[in-house]
Amino acid sequence: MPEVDPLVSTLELWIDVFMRRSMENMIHYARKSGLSMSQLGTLYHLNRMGSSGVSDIGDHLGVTSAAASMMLERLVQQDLIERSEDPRDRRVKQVVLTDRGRRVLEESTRTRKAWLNDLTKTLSDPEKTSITEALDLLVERVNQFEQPV
Amino acid sequence: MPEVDPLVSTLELWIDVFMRRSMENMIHYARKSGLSMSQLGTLYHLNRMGSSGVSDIGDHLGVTSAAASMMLERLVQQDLIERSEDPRDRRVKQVVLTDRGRRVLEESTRTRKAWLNDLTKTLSDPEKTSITEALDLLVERVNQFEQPV
DNA sequence: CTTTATATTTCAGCCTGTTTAATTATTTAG
DNA sequence: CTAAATAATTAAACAGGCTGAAATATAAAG
Repeated sequence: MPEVDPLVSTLELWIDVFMRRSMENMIHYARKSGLSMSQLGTLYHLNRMGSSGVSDIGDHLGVTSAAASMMLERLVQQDLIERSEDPRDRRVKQVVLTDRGRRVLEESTRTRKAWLNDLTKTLSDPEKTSITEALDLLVERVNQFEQPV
Repeated sequence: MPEVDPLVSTLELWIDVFMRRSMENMIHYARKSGLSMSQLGTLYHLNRMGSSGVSDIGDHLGVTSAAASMMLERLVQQDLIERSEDPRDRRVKQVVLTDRGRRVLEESTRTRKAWLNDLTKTLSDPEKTSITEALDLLVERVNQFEQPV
């Protein structure tokens, strides 16, 4: 049995707490806004990536490009994304968020942000400082870790 | 415009990073295991709550109890949950995870845990200590915050 | 006891998301 | 130039998830 770092246990605990909230938040928001999880996931993906091709989006979600194409069509009809020809390879469609798409994404995280704000108010200034430093370090490491360049 | 606490910004950044991973993880695992997000969400909910009635689960997901009932039926058929009569009110069915359900849940977080383990290895001992302390504090506050007794 | 309320299930009908296979347009290899 | 590969779309078929309405069983109120 490998030794488990106490930090791993702590991270898991934090993630369990946060994960449940995120998941509830997402399921509720998806239902309220009439978006499927695939659609919401696509909006998140586009927000991070800037633009993406149809097949890439399908691969990312683990579905066929046919499924991705139809799902994206519904997002286009709702004016949440735009498709345009990639000038460098005209077979490819570049998919990007519209302003409306960005607004919907922002709205989907509003509840969570309000919760974070309330949570923050229960902490003293020294506590806030040490947590901020710790998390900043963690985020920095995650980013290095994910983009080894 | 209200001032934003730096900790809130940090938390949001951390959550954006983590959220994307969790969401991808969940969507992929759901697809791989043939579970819907509602079903996966229900397993998480039961894992946290111990047991729950059919209507409670529906409320939690924002669907009718008819929908919840049918969705739970599929989980029963897969031997992931059990339904039994509540002795205190025989109209109510108590829904609980089976051992198999617990195993499936655990499996669904395995990838994420492996990632956390790798991430942790990139940190020095003093860094780990300060992050552990910071997150422990945060988790403790979240729990207080959520269960005002 | 009778009436009303609650918890769950079942059914019909609808819509979405998915797959596979076929189609079109474009690029790449030879 | 031609043949093969790639990207996206469309069509047909099917399963899943949802709602609203009706049915059943139990509990609570009068």
